[in-house]
Amino acid sequence: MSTPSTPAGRKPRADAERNRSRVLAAARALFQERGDEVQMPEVARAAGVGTGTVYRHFPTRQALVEAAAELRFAEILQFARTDCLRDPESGQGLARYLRHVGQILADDQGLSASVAATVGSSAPRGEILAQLELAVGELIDQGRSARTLREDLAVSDVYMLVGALSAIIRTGSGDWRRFIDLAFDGLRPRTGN
Amino acid sequence: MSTPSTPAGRKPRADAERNRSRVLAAARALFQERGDEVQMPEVARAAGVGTGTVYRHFPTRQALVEAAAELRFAEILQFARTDCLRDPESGQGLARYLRHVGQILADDQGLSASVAATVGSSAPRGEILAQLELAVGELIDQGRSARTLREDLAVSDVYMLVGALSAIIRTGSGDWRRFIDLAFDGLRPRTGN
DNA sequence: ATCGGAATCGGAATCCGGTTCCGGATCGAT
DNA sequence: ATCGATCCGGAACCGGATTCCGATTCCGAT
Repeated sequence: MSTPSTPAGRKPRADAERNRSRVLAAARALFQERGDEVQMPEVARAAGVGTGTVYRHFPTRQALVEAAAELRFAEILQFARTDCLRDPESGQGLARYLRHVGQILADDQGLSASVAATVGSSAPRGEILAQLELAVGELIDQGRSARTLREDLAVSDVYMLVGALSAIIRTGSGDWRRFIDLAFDGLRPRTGN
Repeated sequence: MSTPSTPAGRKPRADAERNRSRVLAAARALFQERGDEVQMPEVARAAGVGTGTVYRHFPTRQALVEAAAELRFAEILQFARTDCLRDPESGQGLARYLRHVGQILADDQGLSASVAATVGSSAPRGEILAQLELAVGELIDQGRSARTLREDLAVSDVYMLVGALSAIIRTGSGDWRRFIDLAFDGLRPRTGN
């Protein structure tokens, strides 16, 4: 999947592996810094390889962007587990999660684009995404138990919100923290319905 | 602004005017049908003109997309006035508005892209956008008076929501009506805090 | 340690789609 | 009907992603 050119079950050559991670590291840094405007030859140069090598490992620009994004998803998963799933009593796990994701998106110019793509597309989700989905499910359950989240909240709802969040952050304008607050409290007056 | 190539205060030639609207009509139809994948030569062909002519009237692809979108904004403004601002008592105007906008976005593949751009960018807003902003402001006031909307809701909040809505619809997946419902009710349980 | 060939590499060439250019056709005031 | 200002069409240009292929490098077998 991630290394689509490896013919079959053959172990990749050592230098190929090395180049792959160099490219990925360079891409990650550049995308974070300048987002979507980064060009393929530029990534190649930064990684110290030719453009052909970049394409050997990532068949398309989009694939490279996604691979770089997956590194971030792994970080987010990590955070969800270590910082949001603790003390289920509070029922604040999902809130912490969304704020953290917002912060990550805001700090990484290139990430929001692929988040939107990932959230929407029905492409076969990778291992990390699947795990993340599980973690979010637990966050929801905790919130329900703690009576801080509505009963009918679903994982897909959170996906939707994250997609929306990334879009808002991408526009640059608007205060994404405000959006999260609105999402929790709703548009109606606080005092009952 | 919309006719940037007209030198100064000189009235455009008749055929030029005709071609302009042909191009716009073709663009509108194609963008609605197939969204962002439509190419400039294709628009030209559909309009029965050369690519040069397209560019004479719309200096850039983006400009054409926006011009096509503005037609839709006008429709939305119309709807806001005739269907949402009626009977302020109900306080349901904003809800009606958002659902209508969602429907329009869902029916027009190309629109959501420019909505995102418009909502975000601080480009000088056109006449229609300004009017729309006013109308939305009134919708908010009505909802506040009717106690169906929170006191601190701002026009910029609604902009943010519309931007989010367009992003969600663009992904194709997910149910945008659900998003609107979530936005109104919030993630917390209905019963009090 | 060396050899042979498969796997990689690098970067020039290709492809694609937006944009620009300019000779020729049209419009419309006189 | 004439003439200059405008406008038209579509070929040429350009930037950036992607493909191709001869040169190079790795690594298992000898």
